[in-house]
Amino acid sequence: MVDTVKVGHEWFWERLDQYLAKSQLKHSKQRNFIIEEFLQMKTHVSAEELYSQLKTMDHNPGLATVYRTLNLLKDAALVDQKQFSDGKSVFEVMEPGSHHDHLICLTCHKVIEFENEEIERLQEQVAKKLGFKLTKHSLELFGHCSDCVKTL
Amino acid sequence: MVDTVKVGHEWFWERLDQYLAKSQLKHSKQRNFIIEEFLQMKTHVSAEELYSQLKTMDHNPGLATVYRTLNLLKDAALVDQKQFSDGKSVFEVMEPGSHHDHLICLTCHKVIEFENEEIERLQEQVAKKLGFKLTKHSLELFGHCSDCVKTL
DNA sequence: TTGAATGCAAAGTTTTTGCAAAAGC
DNA sequence: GCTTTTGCAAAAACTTTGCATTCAA
Repeated sequence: MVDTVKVGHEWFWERLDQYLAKSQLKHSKQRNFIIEEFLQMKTHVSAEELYSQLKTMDHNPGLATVYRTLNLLKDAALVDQKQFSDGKSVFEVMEPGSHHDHLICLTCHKVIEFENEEIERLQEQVAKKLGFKLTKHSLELFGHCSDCVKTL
Repeated sequence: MVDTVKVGHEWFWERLDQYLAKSQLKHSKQRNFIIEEFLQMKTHVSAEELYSQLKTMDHNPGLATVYRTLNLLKDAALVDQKQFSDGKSVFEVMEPGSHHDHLICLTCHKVIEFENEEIERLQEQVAKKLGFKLTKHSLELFGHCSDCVKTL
């Protein structure tokens, strides 16, 4: 059981509990610390960033453990892993029933999330026409944000 | 100068010539062989695949040279590099004025290209609303193709 | 002849794995 | 007590780099 603060992410911990139980896996201190910190950091966190952040705190899990934990969450379908084209991949919480895409500033690397139902609908349409059964998609728009476009 | 077959890709070689001239770079036998083979292979080729293919022929460029050549084409904006989430990245020819997105089968890893102007238009709209000046985008739909969906 | 391209091996990055020790249940 | 998790270091997988040699113009 988890005995630490987890406000706002109850659903996350609940689904994790379910997944661990179903898979006959265990909770652990490190796991919980890593996940707690992950949930509190900005979205789109790389394994390395999460690891560094944890090192500034009392906890010093190995980098391998951070990777293993993130992979566990991925298996549990609780996080999504993305390749924002910069080599290392980032993770983000997958909230049930919600989906968003990303606008990425090529200058300051800021990431803005957006949702557009019309685009989603058209994607389904395209997939259907080509006989695909969609399970997920990934849409990234690259450009320059309003702040950075001035400095060009 | 290039003195080998290059049917259907004249624009590609022309733009390459321009780029090399502008950047004061040179042509070379290896470069030309690599590019020729790249242009004749299926789209979405990884460096490793291209390297293996070349080895089955008379030419044995080093893997590093294949990477260097693909990076050159990327700098020349003649190819696009994509991370299809499977670790290694693939390259594809960027035809001027054309753009397409991808449907990827999670079972057989087949990649199907599609174009949808309506989606492109909506992307522009979203970007504009959020103050972004778009330079490119990447849309991937993941699912199961009509062949594979039967076997599930 | 001079700068660029190549090949090879070594190094770099990001991520995974093996194994003995520690922890969870 | 039996199984999973951890930490560390080693290995993997993909890509880039250094350097001496070869090649292009």
